[in-house]
Amino acid sequence: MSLYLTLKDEIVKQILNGTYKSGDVLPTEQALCQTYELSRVTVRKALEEMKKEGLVTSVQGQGTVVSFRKGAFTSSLEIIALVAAVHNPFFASFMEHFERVAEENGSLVLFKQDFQGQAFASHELYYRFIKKNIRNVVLWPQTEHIDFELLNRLRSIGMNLVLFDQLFETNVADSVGLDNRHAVTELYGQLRSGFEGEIIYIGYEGLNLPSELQRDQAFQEASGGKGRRFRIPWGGDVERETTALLLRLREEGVLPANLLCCNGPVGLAAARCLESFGWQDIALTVIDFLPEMAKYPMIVYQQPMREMAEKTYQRLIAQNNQGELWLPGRYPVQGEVLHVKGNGPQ
Amino acid sequence: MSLYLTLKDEIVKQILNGTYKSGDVLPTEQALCQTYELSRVTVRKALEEMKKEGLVTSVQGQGTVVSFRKGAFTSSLEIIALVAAVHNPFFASFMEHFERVAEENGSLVLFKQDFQGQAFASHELYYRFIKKNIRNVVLWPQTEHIDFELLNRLRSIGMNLVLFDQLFETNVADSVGLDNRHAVTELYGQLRSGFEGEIIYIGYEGLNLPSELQRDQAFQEASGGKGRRFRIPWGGDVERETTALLLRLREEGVLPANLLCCNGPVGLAAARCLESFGWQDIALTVIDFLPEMAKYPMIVYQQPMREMAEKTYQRLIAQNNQGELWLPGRYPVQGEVLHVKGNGPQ
DNA sequence: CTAGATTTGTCCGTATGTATC
DNA sequence: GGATACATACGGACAAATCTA
Repeated sequence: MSLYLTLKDEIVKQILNGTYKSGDVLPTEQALCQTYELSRVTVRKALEEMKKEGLVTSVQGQGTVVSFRKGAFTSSLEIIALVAAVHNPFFASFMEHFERVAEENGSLVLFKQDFQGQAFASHELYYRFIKKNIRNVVLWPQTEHIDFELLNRLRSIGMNLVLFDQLFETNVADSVGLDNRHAVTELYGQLRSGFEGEIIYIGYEGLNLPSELQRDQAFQEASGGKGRRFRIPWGGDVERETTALLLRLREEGVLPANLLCCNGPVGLAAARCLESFGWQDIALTVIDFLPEMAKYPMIVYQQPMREMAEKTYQRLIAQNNQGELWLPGRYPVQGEVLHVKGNGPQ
Repeated sequence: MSLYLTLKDEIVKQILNGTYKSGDVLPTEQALCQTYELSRVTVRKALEEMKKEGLVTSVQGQGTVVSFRKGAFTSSLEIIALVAAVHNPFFASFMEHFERVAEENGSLVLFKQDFQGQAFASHELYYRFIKKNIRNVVLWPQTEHIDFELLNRLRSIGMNLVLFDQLFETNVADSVGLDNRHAVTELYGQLRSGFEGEIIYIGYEGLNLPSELQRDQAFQEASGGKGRRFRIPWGGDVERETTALLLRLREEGVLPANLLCCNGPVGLAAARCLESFGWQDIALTVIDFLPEMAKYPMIVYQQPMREMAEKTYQRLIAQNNQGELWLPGRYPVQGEVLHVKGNGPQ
């Protein structure tokens, strides 16, 4: 490898591992010449490459500083990296649509399998992206423990980020996700207008993701603060926990009451429960549609996958075009109410 | 201006005016040094700028050649130039939507007023675009006399082009326009199912634009080759010519018959004619909606401006992302049938 | 296939201009 | 004004790739 590329790699490495932080002034060209025993031409060539890639900026009379960008990075949408649990059925559906949208527009989508958020939090992964000049990343955050500092560092050296599925209040990325207020309000309206009896919400305990909090809160608002909410622990066996909760509620006399389930797995577990115990006095509504749901009668709020994919792609376009003028935003999309008849288990 | 930028401008100028054509080998760095009496560093810096912009490519041991690209150019969508007759009401409507779509995604849209196609054919205009590194151009061709050679030369040095409103069979640009077959078929169906009597087509004489040809042909197909077609001369006073034609057809006994008008101005002229002569035995259908049409009863096929704008923008995205892999295409969009009641002239 | 000529790629030392502090 | 640091420019040298005789 040529001298100037070796030097460039050395400096990029130091920027990425924090030796030179965002906003720091690099050693002067003269100093770099002495440190690495290179001529000024070579040092300048290395710096020029980095300037071209937006990693540093130089001002005459002042020095060369590591880029510190609040805004987005003007790059190319040729390659987009998608970091997510690829085998999750919900994400698989999104992935399919997103890939179609991206490829219609000539973008190549690369996936990085994210097993339990390990890739999501991996410094190394993003460092490789930067080195390969991959500047567009779509993330699917499934945990509340997100290293926003890392994301912020990535943004500041020129990575465009879109968070998908959760509407975070953050200044490092655009987020595209379901309009949870709309979803809950629609389902609550369906239950209120079509069925008799109390409406209760079933959610997660100990899950602080925005979508769960927003749904919980929307339910409170829809019910005028009077609706009762019950929770199953996050991280356990959803099927078992849901069944246990419903049996307890039946014993305590809370049931029969109509159910509004916070997501697909909980809703599906509830549907199986109602089916097997023959509780036909309970109406079931769920946010998210899963294929297995076709067997059970319920009302589902279906996420508009194609629209979410388009909006996600559009946010990357916008970040690439707006550059420093970009401001982070939350982009909710609205789905549709689906009445599933239920053709019974096979 | 610095020496290397002056040299660069000089060479770019020669590429654009055809001194060096696409695929030609530039003089060697040594030769340029002698010709312009500059050091090799300076010459190389100028060439490097041009390489960065994709105007030339160089191979060691071989020389520096002027780029010859069949495909699109991978640039940035930060700036898009729109060359069109800005004050035309039809285009103004498109412009409004396009600007909205583009700015939602952070692109800046610049307009270049095109008076009777003069700007459209101006070498100078595009030269300036290239110099300012504006690589995305949307064109509204209103004449059949298009210098596709010029457009091809622009494409080959890295200009992305989208033709709007006409679906050309060309390999230099994507084209986005109305699905004329659908428009004519829909209107023909409306007349056949809702009204008695013959259906005749009114188009232009001597206008070889694709949209006119496609509409004429679609009418032939819809009518099974039996439908009579009449024409007014292109370029004259539409109002007067249309009135004259309709009066002649009445005299000759062709009218009463139901009308399918090729575009907005003709349709509007026909509507006024029917109104003033009180010919209520004639049903009127038109492709394109103009605001003044609200006064007259007619059936209009309305162009989907928002969708056209989105598709046009999407084609630019695709060209920028697909780069050399891009292949030109025709992208038709379908509109909707509008039943205008007509509230009478004020 | 080889040898030599050509052309770009990389690198060095040096000098002057210009913006910033 | 002076010191500092980047921007531009010059001349020279060798390496690597390519073409040609």
